[in-house]
Amino acid sequence: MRDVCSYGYFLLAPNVWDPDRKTMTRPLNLENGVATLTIAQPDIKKGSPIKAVADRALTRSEQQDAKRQLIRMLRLDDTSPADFHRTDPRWKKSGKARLSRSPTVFEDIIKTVTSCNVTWPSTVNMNKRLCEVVCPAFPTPKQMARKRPATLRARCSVGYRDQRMVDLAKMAVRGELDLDHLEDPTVSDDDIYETLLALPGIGPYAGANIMSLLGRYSRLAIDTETIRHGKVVLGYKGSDLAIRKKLEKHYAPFGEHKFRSYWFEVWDFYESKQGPAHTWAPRAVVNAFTASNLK
DNA sequence: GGTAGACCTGGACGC
DNA sequence: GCGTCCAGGTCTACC
Repeated sequence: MRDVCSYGYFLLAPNVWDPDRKTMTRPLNLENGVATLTIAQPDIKKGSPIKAVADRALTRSEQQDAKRQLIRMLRLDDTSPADFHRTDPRWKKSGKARLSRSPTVFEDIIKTVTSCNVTWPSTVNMNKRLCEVVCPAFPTPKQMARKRPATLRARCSVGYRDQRMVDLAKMAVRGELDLDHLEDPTVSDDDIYETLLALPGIGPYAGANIMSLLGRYSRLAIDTETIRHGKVVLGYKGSDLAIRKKLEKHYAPFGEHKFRSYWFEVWDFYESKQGPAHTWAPRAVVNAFTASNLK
């Protein structure tokens, strides 16, 4: 379950992490409505099975769909950790390689939009309100496409992102935003990045961040947090532009895995401040992860 | 291609 | 309690 707590989105609604029980509770959109699953790993030994219990009976097809969504969330189908550890052996002993993510690409895209140009507490609030106002298992493209931008702004505190979110949802519903294309492993990184940058609300940072959640780690998602990491942890000095260049050079040797090498350095820093991520109580850390609080 | 300013929210701070 | 300032990426207009 350590890998559940490997990326900040595990702290965002509708995910609920219980640090005492070491369980993740997560509502999912399924064929016959929302079902809430509690995910746990009863035996903490490496490689032991993960168990999920639903709060209602699931049909066979719902069970299969829930399993598919959980596999995506926990990256249980990721076959690249060994290659990552060969490229960056620093993480081999701990086994760190997987970044948790959302059950759907659409949710990862919207969550990334809610993380842009705001401090972390606002991101937490936007996701909480989207689940309260639109759908408890996180809005689907259809549900969000039906909302008026003004409703999202007034009731979910998404600000100027309102129109962009509704536009993204409408594009997904109409097929102009092809979510399957984004998950197609035969498509090149450059193609995916170009596709993402053409979307409303997605710039260089958001595009690279979404790519990492798609399992494509060849680009750094550089934001103020990355600059802070360069200054505080790597000891770089100079202008932000100079630090960006040093960061790109620093992570270049990790090639296809550079985002993961960067991310686990950042995550180590967070854990040095707050303790292991699986011990974090969501309410207690809500104000902790903002660059200005980590200087 | 590079840059300035607008876009919003919520927290911090001063009064 | 109110007003002001600031942090945070994307987008557009302009040079």
